[in-house]
Amino acid sequence: MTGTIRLLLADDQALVRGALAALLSLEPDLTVVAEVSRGDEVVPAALRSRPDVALLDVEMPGMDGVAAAAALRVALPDCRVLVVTTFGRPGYLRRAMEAGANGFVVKDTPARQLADAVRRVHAGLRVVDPTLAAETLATGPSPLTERETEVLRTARGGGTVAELAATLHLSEGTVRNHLSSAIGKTGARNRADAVRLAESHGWLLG
Amino acid sequence: MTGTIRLLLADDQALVRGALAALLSLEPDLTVVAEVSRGDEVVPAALRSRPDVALLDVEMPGMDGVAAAAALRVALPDCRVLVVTTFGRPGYLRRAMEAGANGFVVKDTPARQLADAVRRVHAGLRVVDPTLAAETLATGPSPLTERETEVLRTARGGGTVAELAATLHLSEGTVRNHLSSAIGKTGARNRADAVRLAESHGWLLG
DNA sequence: CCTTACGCCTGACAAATGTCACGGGCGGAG
DNA sequence: CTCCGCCCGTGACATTTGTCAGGCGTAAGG
Repeated sequence: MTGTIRLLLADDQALVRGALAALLSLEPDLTVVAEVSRGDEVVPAALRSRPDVALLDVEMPGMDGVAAAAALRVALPDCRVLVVTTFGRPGYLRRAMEAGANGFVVKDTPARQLADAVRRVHAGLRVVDPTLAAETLATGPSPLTERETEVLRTARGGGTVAELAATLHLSEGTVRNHLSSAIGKTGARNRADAVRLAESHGWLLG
Repeated sequence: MTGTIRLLLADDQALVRGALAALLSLEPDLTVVAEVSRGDEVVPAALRSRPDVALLDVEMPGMDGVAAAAALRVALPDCRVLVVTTFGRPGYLRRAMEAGANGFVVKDTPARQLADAVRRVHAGLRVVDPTLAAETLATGPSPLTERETEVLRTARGGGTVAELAATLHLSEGTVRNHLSSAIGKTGARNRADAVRLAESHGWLLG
């Protein structure tokens, strides 16, 4: 007899977190042993509560779910990780898998399937939305340079080139070159468009 | 004896919807009688299932939750409406109340309070996050003209002025004037910044 | 070793953007 | 009726943005 599967839930929205706890607690073989609202609380809570599976949201304050997954693999190698996210962005899936996640589920999936996904992950299987997997393969990895990504990430705030240059400690010309390159690589028409596209692909994590 | 409170759930994320159903079904006096994933399915489903309270998300395909709330007030005047949303945007709260919603809850609130919010709304009370209410009063209504709002909304896509003018059937100069005016009113530095700010205030609904 | 890619910078150019002043038409409030 | 605000448009202007061609240094791989 294997006993119950112990779960850790990480999601910044308390209502969703609580609701997921209620949903999963309906299953006799699942027990929620910890809930956290921030990415940087995942590892400490896990060390305390020793979960078998951690369900991590990607968008969280403190530390994103992908980074938390990586940290968790180091701190508790036996703990499986199932990433549960709002946005089915190819880059998220790729990064999550590279970080050692065992499964990736978007919040669009029917509620009934979540418990099964947890069990599969606990059993050592990988769980991935096939549609999203295909899209990820098709999209390929981010074509953006680290610097380009950083510039684009900073440009999300909506500042001028001068401001970007100031916060990044770069020349204005350099910023514009990185932006131009990013615009070209993403196929965007604008800086704003490039930000939009890169974000929708999940290339702006970090 | 009043019997159980019949609920309709509307949220585009199936997992969240199902989880909320599980959470609320734990309460003996609450019953989920309908679930929909689109705004334009709210009224038809409500006509079929006759709920006492409808929990509506704001961001939904087909029709946003605020519009659905307004439609619901016409179709089923006795049905109470509790808006449950991810984003605590002042404009959302304002618009929801104007549309006749009886309560407004953000998904940050603790899960335990949701059932109580439902009961309060069902009892005829208004439920509003006090912090968000204060912020809404402080922010005031949208200073943007209908046209300015529309231009800004179209500008979210990240197109050029020529494209905006084409889709809006306006002169390029007019588009730029509206944008300039919107930038001034929002205190933004950019068109992109104006879009960001207006959206964060909840001024771009529709 | 040589090539390649990246980061950083310069300078210059065309295009897009943001601002301003102005005018006409329309509808509502005083 | 007259004012006012909004909508639509024009034209002109300064600024910002996007693009291109180059140059220099460094690190990684053939």
